[in-house]
Amino acid sequence: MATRKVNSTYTRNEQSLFECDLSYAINKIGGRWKLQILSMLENRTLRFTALKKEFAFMSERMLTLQLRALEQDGLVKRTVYAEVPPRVEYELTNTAMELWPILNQLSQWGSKQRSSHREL
Amino acid sequence: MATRKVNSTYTRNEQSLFECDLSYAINKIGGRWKLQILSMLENRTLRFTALKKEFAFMSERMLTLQLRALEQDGLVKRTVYAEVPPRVEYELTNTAMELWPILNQLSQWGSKQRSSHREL
DNA sequence: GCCATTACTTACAAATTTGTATGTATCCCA
DNA sequence: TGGGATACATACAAATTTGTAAGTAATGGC
Repeated sequence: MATRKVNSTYTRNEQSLFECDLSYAINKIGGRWKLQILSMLENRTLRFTALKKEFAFMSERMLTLQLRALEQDGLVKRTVYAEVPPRVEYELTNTAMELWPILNQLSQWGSKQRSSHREL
Repeated sequence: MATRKVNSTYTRNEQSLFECDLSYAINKIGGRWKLQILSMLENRTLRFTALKKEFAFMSERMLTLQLRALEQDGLVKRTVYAEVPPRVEYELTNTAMELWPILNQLSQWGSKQRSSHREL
């Protein structure tokens, strides 16, 4: 989530990953809190403070980083209002909304898998 | 991928994640090489050495760890033949196969998203 | 007895991600 | 003049993940 060395084996390996559309997709939504954030923004626009309140368990830093990543990836739209104190609003893009039907299926798979595969 | 401290904030936070079926699902397939491995095993059974050859870029250690995780999660079936030298074969479980239609959609989303959102 | 093969395991280091705490800029209000 | 609110940014440490290199057990063949 921070800047990376450019030539480590780790990074080089990741290059090949990006050649696969599936891995590409998973990477966009696989961040630690990204799904939570996307869920929270479903059907509404929230400002930074509101998100912060909802996600009290998440550090402010992580919230910022994840939001930035989602913005970069075109899943979240960020709007800054030139006021004081500042106001910044976040909402989903169409691209992100297209994910829902797919994620719902994945969620159902998860639920089914979970109940049939208790690991306790 | 190794043993974890049990009471760090990081781990505590993760607990809440597991309460969500979607995050649960993403976690099962989100490992660094898991999708590659699952893809490789689609419609065939391979032994360890074969996988190792296919994934020359992946360290043997990681291959083992990812396979173990997939096995734990009920996505891959591991069969050991009591021979010498040993023979171990890996194949997908039904649960894993049920993922394909979903992953295909995700892949398509990725592809579309990618072409419309060039980051170079 | 010695070597090769297979499927790992282990120890340790390097890279990356996340958490914690503190700081910043702006302007309004008392 | 001194807060207070908002949306971050930054420094540093802790946790986690991944990579690298070397070792292991069993047995058949030379």
